[in-house]
This record gives sequence, structure tokens and C-alpha cells, in this order.
Amino acid sequence: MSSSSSHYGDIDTRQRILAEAWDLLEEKGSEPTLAEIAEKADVSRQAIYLHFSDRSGLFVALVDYVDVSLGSEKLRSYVFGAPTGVETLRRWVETMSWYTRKIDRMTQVLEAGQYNDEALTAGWRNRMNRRQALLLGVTERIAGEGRLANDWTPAEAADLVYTITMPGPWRELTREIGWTEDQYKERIWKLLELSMLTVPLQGEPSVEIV
Amino acid sequence: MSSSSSHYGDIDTRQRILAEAWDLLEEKGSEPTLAEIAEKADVSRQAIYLHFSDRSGLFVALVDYVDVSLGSEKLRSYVFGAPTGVETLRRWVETMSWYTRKIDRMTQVLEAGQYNDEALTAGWRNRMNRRQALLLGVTERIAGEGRLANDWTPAEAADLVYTITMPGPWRELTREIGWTEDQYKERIWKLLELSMLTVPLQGEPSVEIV
DNA sequence: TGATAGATTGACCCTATGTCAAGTAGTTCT
DNA sequence: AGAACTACTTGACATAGGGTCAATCTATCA
Repeated sequence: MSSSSSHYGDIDTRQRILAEAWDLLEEKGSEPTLAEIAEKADVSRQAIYLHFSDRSGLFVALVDYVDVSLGSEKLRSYVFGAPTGVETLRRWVETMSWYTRKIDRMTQVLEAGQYNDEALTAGWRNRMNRRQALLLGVTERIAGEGRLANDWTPAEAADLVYTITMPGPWRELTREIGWTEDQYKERIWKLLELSMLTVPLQGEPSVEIV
Repeated sequence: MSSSSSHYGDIDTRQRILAEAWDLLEEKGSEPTLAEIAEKADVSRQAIYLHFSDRSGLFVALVDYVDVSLGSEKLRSYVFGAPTGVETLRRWVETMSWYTRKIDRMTQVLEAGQYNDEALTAGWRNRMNRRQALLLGVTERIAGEGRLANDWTPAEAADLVYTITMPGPWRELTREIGWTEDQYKERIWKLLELSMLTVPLQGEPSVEIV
């Protein structure tokens, strides 16, 4: 071990722990232990407790870290910068497909931990609630454009879109059943289109892939 | 229980362990330990190992136990005894809604454990694969009746129905978002109907969805 | 020079799973 | 009756991992 021949002042230890934790999570088949994370981040196990309250705290922090790392802000502006509500929805499905893959393993840990861990549950739910709120905005916009099938209220539609595009279904369809990412995007979009959207009014061109 | 309060010869210990394990799982907020299960079943902790290979083995066995307890055989014949494929699908949604609630907590444990436990994964996947196969039969039947929208192959439709009616989405919609069980049934059915089924030939002229 | 913040080291406790060996109590076989 | 067998108990032990504590080290800053 280098045993701190040079110090790590330039890279914040906390960040390094998070980075390596994520790395381990993505590469390993199972949940990494604190000892493993510490070793990979080249710190002592105890150092983790200097930066996070406990194991859950680390994983909760990981959620935000990953969001930033993956540039979720940019993704968000791509999705919500769409010219129409319908196109926003399409981009949502498209983007979720990619994003969910990137964070799949982390997601599994958080979902699994939910059962016995309050802090983890809170962190996860917080994230998901934001997502849900965003989607309500989308379906309301679609409704405003007169494109929401009148079988649904915006809230109902948002709930369904939210649920269907969650990590669970994504994992099932792609990882277990074997759909490709493209198939996932196409078919989920088709499902939503057929069930929730009306045919555009005359003059308005149908939404085509840009 | 027929008499004999002295010893437990009449009730199979294995069954009792499973019964109490399920009971604990449903009533407790968190995953019960082996010690808790043993105590509630009135056996020593070690006795569990006489009946199950290990912790995972117990939970895998629990899946079958619960199926039998809930009369899943009867449910199955209700669902698949439907006169048409479309009605089979409707009954599927209806039944899953009820059944999933009954086994919700157990499901959570199995899903959570999947991440680090092979045996648990195998047990769960085995169960889910059977479900998937059943659904393929249903969508094929629907296709045979000419009621499957030609946007979908029976396999694609089955995959989607399977995924949407899995425990994850059910839990999200009812437990977290707050849909009632009836709302769940209605709306999921509506979603599937609008996206996958054609209007029956006999009677009204079909409204083409372009 | 000394104070301080960030880490380290190593010992320790706790919980829970899993394993082992020896013992006990009913049942059945002969 | 006695032997053998089955099901279970008791208690000890090993191991893993999370979480805590106290003492120490070291770079940097004033």
C-alpha cells in the first residue's frame, strides 16, 4: 500500500469513498461491505464513519452523487425542454431506459434495503416522489394539448407512467426477459401511446423520432 | 388442532415452522430472524436446520407453502376456466390484485434477498417463470380469438402483462401511491384493454387506432 | 511553536447465521 | 424388555459485518 506517500488533498476523501462505493456496486455481483469500500478507496474502514452517519447514510448520499456524476441535470433539461408534452413523454421513456441501466445495481441495493432500513427507505422514496411530481407535470401538459385520452385523468396517467418506467419493470424486461434496450424503449412507448394518447388533430404532424 | 396438547406429533413441525414464519413475516414490519421464528413455532432454533437447508431454504419452501395455503390451485382454475382469452386476462388482473396483497411481505423479502442469495433468486425466478409461461398461453388464446391488437405479438403482450402485474408495480400503486385495490384492478385492466385488445368483431364496427 | 482537522490503528461489543457434538424422549422393531 | 431409530433439545463455538471508542499520527495553518 502507498500508505499515504502523498496526501489526498486534491480529491475529497468523501467523494473518493462514494466513487469507489459506486464502482464496487456496479462491478460486484453483491452488495459491498464497508471494509471492501474502504480498502478500494484506500482509507480505513473507520474513516467512512467520519463522512457518513452509517452504512445507510453512505448509500443515501450515493444517490445524489450518482445523479450529479451522470449529469442528470442535463438529462432533465433535455427531457423537459421538449416542444410538446407528448414529446416530453417520449423522451422520458427514452432517457429512463438509459439512466436506469446506469444505476441499476445501486437501485437494487436501495430497494432491497428498504425492507429493514428507514433511512434508506426515506432516501429512495424522496427520489421517487420527485420523479412522480415531474411526471404529473408532463401528463398535465399533454392534457392541455388535448392529447390525453379521456379515459384518464392526468394524475392517473402519471401514476401509471411512473410505475411502468420504474427500475423494477425495466430490470425485469431487459435483464430477465431479455428485451434489448431499444425494444424496451419502443414497446413501452407504444404501450403508453396506445393506451393514453389520442391521435393528434389535423395539421399537427405526428410525433416522429427526431 | 385435534387434542394432544402434550406434544406436537400430530402437526408436522415443518409445517408449523412455515406457518409461523409466514405469520411473523406478515405481522412484523421487518424480516424475522430464525430465532424469532423458532420461538414462535415453539421449537429450538436448531430444529429449523433439521427441516431446511438454511435461511434461504426456509423462504423458498415458504413460497410453495403459501401457494397451497391460499388455494392457488383453485384460483388458477377460476382464471383459466374463463370462457374466452380476454376474460381470462381480466380475471388474471382481478386475481393478481388479491393474491399479491396476501403475499406482499413475503414477496418483499424474496425480492430483497435476491440480490445476495442464489437459492432465493432461483426460487423466486422459478415461480415467476411459471407465471410468465401461463400468460403466454393467455395472449396466444386472445390472438387466436382475433382480439389481440396487431401492434403486438403474443409474446410481447405476455411480457408486458406479466411485468405490469408483478408485485413491484402493485405495491407501488397501492401501498405508496394509494390506489385502492379496486382502482388498481380497474385501471390496470383499462390500460391493457386500451393498448392490447381490439374491439370484438361482432357488433360495433371496430374503431381503428391508427 | 502549537492548535486543529482528518486519518489511522487496534481493540471491542453486538447480532445473526451456521455448525458441531452430546444428550433426551418417544416410537417401533424384534 | 431391550435395541435402534427418529425428532428434537441444549449449549458451545466459529464467523461475518456493522457500529463504537480511545489513543495516536501528521499535515497545515496561524
